[in-house]
Amino acid sequence: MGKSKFVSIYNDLSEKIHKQRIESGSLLPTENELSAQYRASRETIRKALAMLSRNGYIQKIQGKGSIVLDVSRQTFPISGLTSFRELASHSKDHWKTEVHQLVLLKPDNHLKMLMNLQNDQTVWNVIRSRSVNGEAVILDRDYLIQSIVPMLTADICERSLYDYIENDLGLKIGFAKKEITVERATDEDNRYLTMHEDSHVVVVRSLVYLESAELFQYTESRHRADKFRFVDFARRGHQ
Amino acid sequence: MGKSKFVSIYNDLSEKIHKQRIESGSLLPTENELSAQYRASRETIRKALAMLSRNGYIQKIQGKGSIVLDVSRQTFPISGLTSFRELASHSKDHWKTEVHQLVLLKPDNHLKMLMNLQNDQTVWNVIRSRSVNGEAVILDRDYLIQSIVPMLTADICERSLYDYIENDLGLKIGFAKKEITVERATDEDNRYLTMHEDSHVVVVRSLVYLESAELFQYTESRHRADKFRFVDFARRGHQ
DNA sequence: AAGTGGTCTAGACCACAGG
DNA sequence: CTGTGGTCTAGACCACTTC
Repeated sequence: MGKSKFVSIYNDLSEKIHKQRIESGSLLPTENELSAQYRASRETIRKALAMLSRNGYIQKIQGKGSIVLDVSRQTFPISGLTSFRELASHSKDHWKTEVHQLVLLKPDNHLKMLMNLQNDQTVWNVIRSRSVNGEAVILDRDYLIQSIVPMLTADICERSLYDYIENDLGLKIGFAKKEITVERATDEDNRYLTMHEDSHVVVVRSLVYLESAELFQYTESRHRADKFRFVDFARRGHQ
Repeated sequence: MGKSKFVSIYNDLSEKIHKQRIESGSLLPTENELSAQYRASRETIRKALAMLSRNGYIQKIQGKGSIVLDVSRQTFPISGLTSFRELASHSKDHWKTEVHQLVLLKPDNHLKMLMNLQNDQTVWNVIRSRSVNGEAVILDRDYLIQSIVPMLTADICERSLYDYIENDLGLKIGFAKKEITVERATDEDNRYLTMHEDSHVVVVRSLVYLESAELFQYTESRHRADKFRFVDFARRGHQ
């Protein structure tokens, strides 16, 4: 069970910062102090601090210390790879998922090329809408390779695809490449989404890979433009 | 001047991957081999590999090795904090910056609150448009705290603000918090941008901080929606 | 069983901030 | 000058993949 030590230290410190048990603007204890507190070597402490820094919790300043940043206004999660289910559970609003389609497909040429598929491979096609307060604002179209995800049911898709894939199938999701653009709403958008006078959607296209570096999913997530908001934390340089 | 050793190793390996001198899909040499090749300890090699992994160059698999990912289609840079100048220099297109306004302001209440300004602080307000092939597609509105950036000229703004701030003023940019939304074009957008039938803009609002964790800039970057594209690489989990 | 990456350690030296 | 974070090292043990 136990994660690594530096992850535990990261979790402990990030929780303290979130709950304001450590004030923003103040300095964290020094690395040597933390090293003593957590009974860990300094390099282990530094791994935890590096993770805090990457995720916008602290700013390290050489010769001075680690300043705690104001993390209170940052909508959870800042960026990264998170399922809709995980997102919704952090929100106060009432979200609902509706499954409109769940079929096995022989991929067309475009999808074949995009996902680098062999001739005999079939894919699951799932179409779902996400509603908040009765308004459908997100339309998700997923394509999953059947040789990796053999069986799917409407129930799984309504609940959480990622939860099923990770916990029931035991697959581990590694990374994704995403692209965000703005496009005019299609007939399909108008059919499944509650469109207002606004005729635009934000389209997030993702190729999702397992930890084995194997591609297993392509997703097109279409958001009603007026409901779309993306929050990011970025550091200068390539670290 | 030399950077740290692990950054050199990172630069060397990432360049080799970019130039396809290491084939995508193949395995990197093992950490022990790299350790010998670069005459570095294994932990140092691992810092370089962790950076490659974060930036989407490789996927590490325990017990197996580090797989080189296909990085060829990823528009430079994937995400992060990069100035327009740096972006444009990586592109084949012909970009041009035009400065429309450069004034010192007493901030209004909204800006005061947003930037956490004292009563007597003044800010530079810069309005610039970015054109590609004769079409103005980006409108940037910057607000910079004058106590940090004492003097600005149209020439500097036309060239590169970040270049001036980092190289001439010697300030170091640390991180930024960003928010992306889609909005209807304003009169100002219509005045400065070459708007087509499409009446929407993607608005990227950023608060930019120095390495000292001091806020020094607020920017509103307004992109013609049909020209906006954001590419991202995301890993699962908080590492 | 052998080889891979994942973690942790104790110690060393350097670069920078502040008194 | 002291104390801070930044880097590097050599060695140890563990977890996982592969044969």
